Amino acid sequence: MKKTQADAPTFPSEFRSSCPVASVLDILGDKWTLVVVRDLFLNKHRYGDFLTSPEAIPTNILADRLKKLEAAGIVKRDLYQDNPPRAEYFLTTRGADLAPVLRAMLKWGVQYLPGVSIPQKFTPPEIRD
Amino acid sequence: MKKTQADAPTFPSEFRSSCPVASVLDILGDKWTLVVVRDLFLNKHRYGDFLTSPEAIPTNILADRLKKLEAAGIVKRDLYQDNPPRAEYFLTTRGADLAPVLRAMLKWGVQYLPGVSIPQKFTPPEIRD
DNA sequence: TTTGTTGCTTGCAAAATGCAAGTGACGGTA
DNA sequence: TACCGTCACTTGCATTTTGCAAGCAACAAA
Repeated sequence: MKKTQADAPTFPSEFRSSCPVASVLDILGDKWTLVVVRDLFLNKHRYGDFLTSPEAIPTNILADRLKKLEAAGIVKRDLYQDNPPRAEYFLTTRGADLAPVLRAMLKWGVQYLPGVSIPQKFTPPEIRD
Repeated sequence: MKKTQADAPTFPSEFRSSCPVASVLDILGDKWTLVVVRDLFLNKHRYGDFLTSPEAIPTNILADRLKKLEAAGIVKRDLYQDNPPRAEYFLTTRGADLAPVLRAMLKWGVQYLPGVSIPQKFTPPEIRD
């Protein structure tokens, strides 16, 4: 399906620089965004799913981050019910390609941080583009 | 050299969970910390070096982030002059092992973000433990 | 004595975070 | 018909963080 203008990702109005690392951080650089992406890799799709994660994300933060991830084209929002409208979220291909970032963080964290436990494995996520 | 208690890294008083990804983000999850780490990979060591980066990090943020990176054992602060005391910063082994995280972000950013340019290559950083 | 350098610190306004409660639109039950 | 439960959010507000701009300290150089 041809992407419409509406489907094109939107980014912060201004990246700090043209450096890819800095630009990635302009989108993903806070404490919660990649936790939400992690949960999508764990096949969590609905609010109730995200809220079961041990970090106890506040609902206003979850809403805000999902909205931004959708705007960045990393996440796809689909309705599974029309009345009342109820949404579920999926990684897009671009979102799924964040796997190496999460894997690198996971590996570093396991090696260097006290008290972490070996996490459950990511199964291939369901992708919707 | 045997690490003293003073050299042991200190972490946030409380991680949100035992998940390594979440815990890494408790330390590194903001817009500036990994930019500072990136600059260390680019062999920038002193304030004047960091301040030449295109993102124009505010000096209070730079000071704050270097302090936290040192506390986490990712960065080593050395004095290159005693009077007045003047510091330079180096990656430790644990800091150098963040390379895969940066590389994964870089690759994703180059592929998916508009307007990024191919960055200068990381040379092997000087490590001080 | 004055100026320049470097690594920070400080004051303050704006923005973000996060707690807790609330909202809306349904379906289910009494 | 009235009430309750569910779920995906929104809202109000206090606290924390961010970031601008100026300032400080301890030297060396002119």
